[in-house]
Amino acid sequence: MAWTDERVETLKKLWGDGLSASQIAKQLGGVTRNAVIGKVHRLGLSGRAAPSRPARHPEAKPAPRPRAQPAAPAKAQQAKPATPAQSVVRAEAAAPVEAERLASGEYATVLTLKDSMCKWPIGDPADNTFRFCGRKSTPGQAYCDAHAQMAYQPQAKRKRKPADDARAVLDNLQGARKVNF
DNA sequence: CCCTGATTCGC
DNA sequence: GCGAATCAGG
Repeated sequence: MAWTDERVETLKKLWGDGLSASQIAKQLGGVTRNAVIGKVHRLGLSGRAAPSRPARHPEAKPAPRPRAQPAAPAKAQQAKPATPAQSVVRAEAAAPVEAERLASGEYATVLTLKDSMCKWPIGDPADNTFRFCGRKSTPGQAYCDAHAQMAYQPQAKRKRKPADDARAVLDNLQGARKVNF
């Protein structure tokens, strides 16, 4: 991929907007962040407006923890157990298990999604609010544990009524559509 | 480990 | 001019 006038122009714009070299590289496509940096230097525009913090990864927050809890001594009167199967069903119905923020406070997008992150799609791909689960997943694994269960669940077992069967098929189709995006 | 930009140097 | 390798750092 060569540095056409158009690409150089885009590079200047994005660099000026404070995007990191790697982000610019991804957006341009066909080049690595090194190529971008090298070009930036050759163009003579090293310094820029933004100090360099595309996503808040660099430093960990001071963690504004009130930290004054005597460490709950009460008996573990935690949430109701509920079997794994029930949890999954519950999640699929109400879908509160979804949206997971990154440490940066933002959501995982196609740009920030890492290989070690859950790639479970959330929302409408055609919408700008579309994002991914983003929770940690073992490299090589597409989803986090929770979503892997959902994706893999044969959804068989349990005598379903014809109506439920159709519903399940529909859900699977919708899920596939999202993943394929 | 994730990321950032900076520099070098063979091509 | 280009960019991979490497370095230094958060």
